Amino acid sequence: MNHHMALFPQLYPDAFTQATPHHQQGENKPRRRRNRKHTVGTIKKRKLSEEQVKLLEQNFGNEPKLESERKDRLALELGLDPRQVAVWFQNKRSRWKTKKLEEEYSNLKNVHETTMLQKCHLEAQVLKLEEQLLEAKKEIQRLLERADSSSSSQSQPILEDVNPQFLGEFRMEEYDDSDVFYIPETYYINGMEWINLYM
DNA sequence: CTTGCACTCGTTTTACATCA
DNA sequence: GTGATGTAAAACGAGTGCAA
Repeated sequence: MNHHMALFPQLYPDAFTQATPHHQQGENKPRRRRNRKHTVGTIKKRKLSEEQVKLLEQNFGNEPKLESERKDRLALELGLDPRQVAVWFQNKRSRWKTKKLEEEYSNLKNVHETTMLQKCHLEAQVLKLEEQLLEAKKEIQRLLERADSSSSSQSQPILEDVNPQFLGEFRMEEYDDSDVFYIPETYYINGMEWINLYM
């Protein structure tokens, strides 16, 4: 086995398969040093075959961790160096994890965007309600003063006098005169406790 | 010693742009 | 429109060092 073969066993599947027993016999494998700027002249292929990848994917789907027994069996079945199988699994786990993280990030981002949108809507609503509340308070004040000054001889408040803003989005025609100010016993809005004082 | 992982590298493949 | 060519980005297999 020449230098290239030792360095890139996957490129020489046949040669490597033949060589495999050596490894299994425990021939000491020096850590392969990276051959960074080595231009690998004639080498054309490096990829695992579709079939190999398919089987690897299948196995990965079953169980992403690889016990050495399974590694050896797979390697034998695929005609690869067990180390290649291990590396494939390692890369697969790593890249799968990255993919999952990206997906998770994207989901969280969407959730965040939706939430922020909701927050904006709610804040706008709060502003609107606060404004309505202010108007309501003013109106009540006005009515109280009026009732006071007319020496309470006229007991009925005159609805036409009510500032329409006070009624806000509530439509007059949906109520008959008698229950315009009706609020059920259980009705409760945070911060609206004051209204009971006037009911 | 072995294994998994993070980080990294070098090569190949893919996607896209530009030009004749 | 089409094929050739260039090229940046993505995919891939693998090396290295560290920790458990």
